[in-house]
Amino acid sequence: MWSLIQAAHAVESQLEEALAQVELSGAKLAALTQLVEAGEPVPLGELAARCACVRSNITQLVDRLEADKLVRRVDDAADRRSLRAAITPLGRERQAAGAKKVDEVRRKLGKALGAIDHAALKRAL
Amino acid sequence: MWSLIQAAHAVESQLEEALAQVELSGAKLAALTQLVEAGEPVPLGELAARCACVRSNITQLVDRLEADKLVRRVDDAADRRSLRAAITPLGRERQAAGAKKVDEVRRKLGKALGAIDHAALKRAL
DNA sequence: ACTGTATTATTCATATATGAATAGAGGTCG
DNA sequence: CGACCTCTATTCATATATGAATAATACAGT
Repeated sequence: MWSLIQAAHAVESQLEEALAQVELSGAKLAALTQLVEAGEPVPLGELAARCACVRSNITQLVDRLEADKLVRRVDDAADRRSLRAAITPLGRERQAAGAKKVDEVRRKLGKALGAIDHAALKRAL
Repeated sequence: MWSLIQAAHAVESQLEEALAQVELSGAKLAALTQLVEAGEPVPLGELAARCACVRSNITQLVDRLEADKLVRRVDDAADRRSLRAAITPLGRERQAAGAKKVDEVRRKLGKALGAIDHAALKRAL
């Protein structure tokens, strides 16, 4: 159990370190990636669902992404309660750079990770 | 890579949930366990090293543990710069209760976890 | 149309974590 | 002894996360 947790933390550290080189964090990249995949501005509540976290977390994360000029809040035409997160061109570039860094980490750890039984991990959920 | 991280987070969630039943968190139990294992009051800097985190984190964690009456800060006779964290009787009880909860989780997940290759995990570090 | 309920995002309090900057005490060396 | 460097813990700013409480809007049923 502890080696599972330690290993995951070690991998996360490597990811964060690599992402820091392009001024991103894991949380920021995850949100940007959801926005790229969605292909259109996403309501904040839905973004929270896709990022598997609570809404108030997304409120703050989008605050920081907006300060970074990677995302803009846009009004929802159909529902005045709702705001959508729209990725900016800079956000798109940053997401691509982040994804590349993640892939580099994946390749670097590829061999060690390959030896782990995926099916066993999924069962552990 | 993602299944490793997800699996670890899932296990951590289960641990936090179980520990919450005895009013503990993972961070608090880890610190208390270090104090029990040390067998004597531990300087905060050393506690940080044993918990693999930075000092300022321990400052805050010990603040919360002290508020919970699980730990006391005591002066170090030999070095006036240094403070030691001393576990209280209540802290000892709580640590035992927490360790028991962790063991229950371990047993519950035992089968699923056993299927994971420990050596592979350690190599991934 | 009005009333009540549900849903939106936000704010606030809290927990955990990091790292930079600071204050106080200890040691060294000339 | 005094200047300098190191080590102690703390504070502060920040990032991430949760959950409770709030305000505004939407919508249901009467």
